[in-house]
Amino acid sequence: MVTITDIAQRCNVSRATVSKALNGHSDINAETAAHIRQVAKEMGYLPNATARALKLGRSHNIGVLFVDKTSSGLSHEYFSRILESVKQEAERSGYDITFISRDIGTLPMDYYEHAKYRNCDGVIIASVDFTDPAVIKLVNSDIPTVTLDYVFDSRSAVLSDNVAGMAELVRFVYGKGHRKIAFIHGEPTSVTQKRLASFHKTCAELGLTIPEAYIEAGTFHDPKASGLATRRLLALKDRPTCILYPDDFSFIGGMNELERQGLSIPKDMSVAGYDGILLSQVLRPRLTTYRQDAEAMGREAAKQLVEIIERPKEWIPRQVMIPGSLLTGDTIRDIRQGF
Amino acid sequence: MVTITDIAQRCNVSRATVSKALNGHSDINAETAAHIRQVAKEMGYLPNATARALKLGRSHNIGVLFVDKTSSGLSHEYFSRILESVKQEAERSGYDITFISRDIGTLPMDYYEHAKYRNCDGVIIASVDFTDPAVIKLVNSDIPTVTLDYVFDSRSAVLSDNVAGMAELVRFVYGKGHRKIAFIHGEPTSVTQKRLASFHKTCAELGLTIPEAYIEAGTFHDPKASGLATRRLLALKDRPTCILYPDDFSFIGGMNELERQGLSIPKDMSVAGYDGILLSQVLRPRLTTYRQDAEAMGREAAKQLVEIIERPKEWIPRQVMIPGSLLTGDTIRDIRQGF
DNA sequence: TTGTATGCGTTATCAT
DNA sequence: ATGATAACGCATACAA
Repeated sequence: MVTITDIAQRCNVSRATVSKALNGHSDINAETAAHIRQVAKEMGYLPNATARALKLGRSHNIGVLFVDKTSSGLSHEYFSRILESVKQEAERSGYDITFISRDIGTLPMDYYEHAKYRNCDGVIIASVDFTDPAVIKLVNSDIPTVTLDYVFDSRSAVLSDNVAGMAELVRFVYGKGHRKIAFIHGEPTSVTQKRLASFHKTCAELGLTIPEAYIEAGTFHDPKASGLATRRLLALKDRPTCILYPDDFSFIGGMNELERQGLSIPKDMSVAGYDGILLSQVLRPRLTTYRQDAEAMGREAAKQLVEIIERPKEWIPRQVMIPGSLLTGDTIRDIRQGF
Repeated sequence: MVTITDIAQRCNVSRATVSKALNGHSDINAETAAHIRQVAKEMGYLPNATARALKLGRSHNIGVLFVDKTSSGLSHEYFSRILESVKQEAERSGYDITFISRDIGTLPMDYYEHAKYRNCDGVIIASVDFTDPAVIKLVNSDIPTVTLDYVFDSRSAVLSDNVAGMAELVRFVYGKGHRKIAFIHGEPTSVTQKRLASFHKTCAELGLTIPEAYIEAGTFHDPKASGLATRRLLALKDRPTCILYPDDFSFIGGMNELERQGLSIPKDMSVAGYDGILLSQVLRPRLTTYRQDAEAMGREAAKQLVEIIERPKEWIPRQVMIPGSLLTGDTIRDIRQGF
């Protein structure tokens, strides 16, 4: 491995000079600097990130906390897209990505300790139980953090605009003539809370009264729960004409149940998902859904974090709202009169 | 941040003594050691991975190379499962995971340089173009590597048993009475080559002659390509009774095409996928498929790599074959006489 | 059993 | 414009 010392010897200068030349300091003769850089290149010099990190107290390494509880971790396309996007943006800024978790090797550690141990300059947090004391400890620590889809006081967050998304979805469905709209929501998280509130608010604005029975509790990413909820909805005396699912994947359970009862989509029942994952757009009929812009979320989260790391003085905690987009699909039947 | 020096001062011993005590060296008085450990705990001491890495030349950090070319990167459940599993096993052994890529920040780097720059102790390589010179350079370097689903000479690899998987699938289909079996394969990779060869070999063993037209070129993870291939197969004068798809996800395209032509699964056409992703098991009818044991693959890859890193002397390159399991599902109709 | 000294590769400070 | 030196936190060879 070729180090700064090797280059210094070859060039007959000191290590300090080489370091300065390589880092583009101004107090170095232009020619000397050029020569040093030339030699460094020839010798195949690579800076040693570890030594640099030790010296500077900055690792240029960002931790990511993505917990795979049940199955909503990386196996969820929404999160894998966010991760990929975080990675790309971080790399653009010269940061690498390291996973943070509990217990590394034999040492029992919490998230904060792990991040500290690895000298992470910051951590991006997504898809976790935000009420976990270990998560809260990390967020309230000296390590910069950016959370996704959850807000902590005085911390930056990137949020998918669930309120707007749900509103747009409901208005689209309403526009197609639907008045009896059912909603199967996910487990009680802040995301669910927002979507549910937006659902109610938008319905109210449109003058719709939604019966209690049209609101069903399901689970994210869980087709089985959606299937059961669908069954309950179909058993109602006054059936809805449209069902909104917690997300695209869990909709599969509803799809199966409708099929089982001989109901066709959208002829006999209109449906919509949420997320806009690849699957939703390869199904036929194409699923009506609201696409969350995971790429933008990951990118923005990484940008925010890098800003906190590199300009801590001028930084102000900020919540960035990322809009998505309605994918109209073909699963909402137009039931307006005269159509 | 509390360092070894802080502890030394508090305990009135030297840094060396603290270091030894913390690392459980035998040449330290048991009581002193206990006391030092006690104080370290009280002070909330955490070892500094960076300093340790610099000193020891070992980072306890494993690089992973998962390229998201087209869409078969992390968005593919097979790979996200492998990644999660690699992560878990690596952590059990005290290693963290860092993503490796080209071009970090402004520095143009290839994979090898990136891994070197970050002092990765080893790299796990999956889901890339293994003919990429940059990948080959990395594999042939001084950095230990383990590849997934591809073998390099004198290097360790973990392989999904595609030969056995395809054979089992074909034999199952054959057992249900099918003689006209079509196979839509993925793009030409070593995985495709193995599955295709195993398909032909197994058919031959079973005395089946498969017409050229039953072999269709598709694309992994691409429903559209599968849809088109399905259409071509359905247009044949002598239609197959069963179609094998490149993978579960791309099967969706075939499913749509069959539906479009008013054909029902498995009444009018039997089908099978490959992978055994979650989706395949929530569809109704449940998809017949071969589940690749991604968890075992990731685990084994991490184990192999750690072994190379920690016992370089006694290490011998090894190809580990990971068996999967047939998920019989409900998409293969039994067409035997008398059934 | 404990301590001293040194170095891993880098950068920053302060002389020269 | 360049160089000598120290320091980041840790572990180890060697001295005491």
